[in-house]
Amino acid sequence: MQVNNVETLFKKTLRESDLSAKQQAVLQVSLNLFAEQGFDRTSTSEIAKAAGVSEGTVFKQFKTKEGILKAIVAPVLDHVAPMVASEFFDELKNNNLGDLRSFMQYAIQDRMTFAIENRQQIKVFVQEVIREPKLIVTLSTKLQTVMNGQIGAVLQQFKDRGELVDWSNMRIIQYMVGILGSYVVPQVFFAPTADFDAAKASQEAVEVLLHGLTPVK
Amino acid sequence: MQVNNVETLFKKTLRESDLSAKQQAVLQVSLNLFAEQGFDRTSTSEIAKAAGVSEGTVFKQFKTKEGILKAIVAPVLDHVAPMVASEFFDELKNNNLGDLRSFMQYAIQDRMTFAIENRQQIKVFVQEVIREPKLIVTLSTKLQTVMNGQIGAVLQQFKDRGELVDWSNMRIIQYMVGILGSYVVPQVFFAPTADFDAAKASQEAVEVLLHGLTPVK
Amino acid sequence: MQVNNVETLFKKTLRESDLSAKQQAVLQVSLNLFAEQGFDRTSTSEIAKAAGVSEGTVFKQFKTKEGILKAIVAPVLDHVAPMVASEFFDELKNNNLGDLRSFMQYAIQDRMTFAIENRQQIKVFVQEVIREPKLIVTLSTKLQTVMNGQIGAVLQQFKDRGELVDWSNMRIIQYMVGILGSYVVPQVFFAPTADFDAAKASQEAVEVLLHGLTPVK
Amino acid sequence: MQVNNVETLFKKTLRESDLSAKQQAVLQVSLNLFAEQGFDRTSTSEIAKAAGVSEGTVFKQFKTKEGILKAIVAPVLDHVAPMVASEFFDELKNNNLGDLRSFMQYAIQDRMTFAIENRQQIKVFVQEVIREPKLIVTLSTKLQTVMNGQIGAVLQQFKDRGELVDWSNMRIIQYMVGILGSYVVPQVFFAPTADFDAAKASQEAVEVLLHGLTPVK
DNA sequence: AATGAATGAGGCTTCATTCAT
DNA sequence: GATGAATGAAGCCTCATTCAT
Repeated sequence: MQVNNVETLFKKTLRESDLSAKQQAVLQVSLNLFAEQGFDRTSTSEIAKAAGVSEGTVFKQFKTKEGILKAIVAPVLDHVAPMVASEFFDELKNNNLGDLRSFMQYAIQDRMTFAIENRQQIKVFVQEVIREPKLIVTLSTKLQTVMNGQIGAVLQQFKDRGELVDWSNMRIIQYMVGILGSYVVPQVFFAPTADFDAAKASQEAVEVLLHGLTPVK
Repeated sequence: MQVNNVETLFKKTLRESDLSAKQQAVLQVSLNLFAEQGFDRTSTSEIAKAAGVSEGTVFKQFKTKEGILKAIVAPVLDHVAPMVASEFFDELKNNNLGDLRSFMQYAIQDRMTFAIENRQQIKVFVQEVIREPKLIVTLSTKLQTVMNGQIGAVLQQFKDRGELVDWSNMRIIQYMVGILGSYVVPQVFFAPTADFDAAKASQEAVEVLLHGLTPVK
Repeated sequence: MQVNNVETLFKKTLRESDLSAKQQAVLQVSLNLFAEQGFDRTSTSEIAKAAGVSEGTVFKQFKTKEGILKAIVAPVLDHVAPMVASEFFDELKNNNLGDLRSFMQYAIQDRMTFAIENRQQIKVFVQEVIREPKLIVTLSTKLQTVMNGQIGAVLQQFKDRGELVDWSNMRIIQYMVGILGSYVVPQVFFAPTADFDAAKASQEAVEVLLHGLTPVK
Repeated sequence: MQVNNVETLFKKTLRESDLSAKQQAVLQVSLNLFAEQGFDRTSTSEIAKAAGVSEGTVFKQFKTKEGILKAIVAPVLDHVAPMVASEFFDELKNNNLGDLRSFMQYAIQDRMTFAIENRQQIKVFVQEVIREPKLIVTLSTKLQTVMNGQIGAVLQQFKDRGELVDWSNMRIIQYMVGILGSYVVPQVFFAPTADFDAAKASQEAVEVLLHGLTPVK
């Protein structure tokens, strides 16, 4: 299992942008500072200092503090998120996951690890989405596509074999996300406990999920 | 089903405090303003104006802006939350919910409605908990007590009758919260859709829950 | 001839306002600084320092830098200008100016001295009017009233006696202002020469005016 | 009557300078921007954008923002103004204006139209002169020369014929400028009314002037 | 207890200017 | 000659907090 790292992918995306090295630094440190302290509690002078850049430079490119946030969110939505998604689906395919249990096992542990390892970045995004509900539209469109496409095919296959209840994909995924969330949200948003055992947690989550998603004959 | 209203209970608690009418007003409008705009984006002068009070008055009692927040959070934790909890359990008892389905039906719809109706207040609290992780300790202690006490008894009863899987209470509740969350979180934190149908959503959630929590013969 | 002093009248008006001593100081020094350096070249920190006040104080009351300017212009328009006008007309009456020459002599020298002595303040106003053409409306309304009222009566009297050409008051006054301006504008806006001789200049202006305003028999 | 256009003459002067096309563009748009918004309210980046030029280019040649202004004012004073003056005098001569009335008629209407049509440019200059009183010296020297030269001759001719009062040229011109100003200043600096009728205004001004400048027999 | 004027630190942003390419 | 990223000083303004009344 090779979990993707948002920060790395973000840096890669930046490198391919036409931003100067300094501007890239601004976005990089901003992402981290916003994650640590929140958008409102991070000052632009703090960003400038952390990026080793004058305060003027911060505004030359991004115009406003809001602009910095948008310059982070946009490429993540446009480039990083698709990369994360496709990597995830490729892994699913390449690991030849024959039965529902193997599938769940892999998917849940992978995504759980992903969430834990990228919790800082996830925090920034969730906070931004709360602040700017318009993003929901973009996000849910993307999600819809993915669900009807790649995931849909996989789930259908299990439904056909009678391993998976015959609910709508939307409902099944909401179910999986709900359970995953019950393990992940406390770690990401509240108390990140050092001794969190992703393997054990995901095993437990999978058990619950299989119990709930197996058709009653 | 008579869902409790946090704002009303909060006001009631304030009235029983030894705060002057003006100080009470400060806390009341602060709760609303924090919910609408967030703590950082709400200024003390805004609070003063909305409360019909001078700026000095705001600080006379609460010393700092943080102090206002604490003066809101504390009574909620100490009085409102317990009231909400005990009202909830009383209802559960009084409605004589014989089987697991009835119990789930009632509990889920009740809490879902509660979350939707008090979403502003819930937002303040969740945001505050994210900001100040120390609160987690207090909260989880309280939760632990409740779970081992009142809820524990109810769940045990269903387990004994073979209607409920024999998992730990903690796990069952996490499961329920996860499912509930998958319906409620989007409504509370992201896009509060006007046409959200709590009755239908809770019915669906209950179905999922029963499917997953019924022991496999 | 007792020429009125705008700065003094402005201070008096301020004293009767409900502004605190510090706020009054802000307006007073602002008037002077704006006159000396212009609105754009005067910084708010400069104003604060000159008024012996913190920068916050400046904004507490006047909200914006523009607000300071408006807080100066408004009372001048509403109180100082009317006082200046009525003092001027009272003097005209009390000096019992029988013939046109005496009238002109008095009026021109009085207004010329007024302009020279208050040139700083006049500069602020003219600049402000150029910046904010809306003020023109207010000003011209006031002017219209005065012209049709007090001045009109005086001029009519000279017309009746055949001492003054039978032109419209508007035209006569424009004429007088034009001539006066040709002496005063250079002094007020360009090069205030120390050796400007108001007595001589006004005498010359009067001569020109009489020449041009006496009916050709 | 073919009134000269300052902007056109300025462009022509620029074309004959050794400035590159881009540098010329900088000066051209600066003149317009300064006129519209004033020197202080126009930023160098605004100039660069409007001129379709990089910010560096603006400073490469003109060193400072002040430098841009000087690079505008100097050629106007050295080339445009003389061209305007000589064109004006040529017209006066070529139109064979026999009597004082014809002369006045032509001169006043011509200059009034000139002022109205070039009001933007005049504003820049007047504002600059207010800002930088040193220019007055240069200007008044030039003016002196012109007055004692070309205009002096013309006026003398009318004096000789007894059509014009025997005042000093300076005084007569100040008189004419005063009257002209009373019509032109409101249009240029305050409220440029669309329905301003230059023909009618100049006729009225001439009437006043003749009345005042004709010797009393 | 309540007021509201006053504070000054700090926030975001603009701007003229420089300099490596 | 031209570019445009980078600078950092300074500008306007906000804010939490204090204090005399």
